[in-house]
Amino acid sequence: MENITKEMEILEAKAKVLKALSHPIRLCIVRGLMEEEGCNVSKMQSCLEIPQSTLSQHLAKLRNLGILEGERNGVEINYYVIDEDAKKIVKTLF
Amino acid sequence: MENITKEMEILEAKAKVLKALSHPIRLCIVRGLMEEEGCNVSKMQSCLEIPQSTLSQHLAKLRNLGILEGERNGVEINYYVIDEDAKKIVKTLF
DNA sequence: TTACTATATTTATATATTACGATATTCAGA
DNA sequence: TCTGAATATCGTAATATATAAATATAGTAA
Repeated sequence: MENITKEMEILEAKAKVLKALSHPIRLCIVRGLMEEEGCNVSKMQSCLEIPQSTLSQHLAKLRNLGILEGERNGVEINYYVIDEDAKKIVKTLF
Repeated sequence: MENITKEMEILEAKAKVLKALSHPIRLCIVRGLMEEEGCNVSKMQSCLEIPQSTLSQHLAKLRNLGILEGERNGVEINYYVIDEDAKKIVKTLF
């Protein structure tokens, strides 16, 4: 039964997106990026009031899971939400 | 600014629901319960092929987080999805 | 009662996540 | 090339999560 394996893969993929969003800070980041496309890290930091390394690690996780993509602009990096499921979830919740 | 605190509380509450759903087995349980209202545990178990205690613990987590509610029917317990955000998320994803 | 079935809880262990200071990297401008 | 700003990565301690065997509980029926 290949179907069962495939079903499991789908569930795992969806669960991965949910996990990526399942932390208040990351949820806040993604929601923020949907409101203000291409926000940079410093701007996020001033909103979130957490240490820079903590924020950067959350961004790294979102990047590695394919939720966000960063675009360098000089010394700054602008982030965008690229995962469609993540966008849908956030739109649904807020 | 009370609003910032309140915003954080909302983010935490939403993140909690996402976390509840962010495991493939739990996502499968909740999706299954939305298709077949009030499924009982044995039925779920035959689908999921995991040990009984593992399944029961996932159910406990979903119950404790207010995602599900169980209703005893004799020796069986039927589960229902009661959290609206969880329902919306699953509908959105599948 | 006793025995059986369905489900929950406990316990132990392995694994993953989170947080954050310290340090490194990357780029722009002097 | 040196400096400073923006961002990433490393090291590590604290905490949380996942798994499953063993045990407990609740209900039904003989």
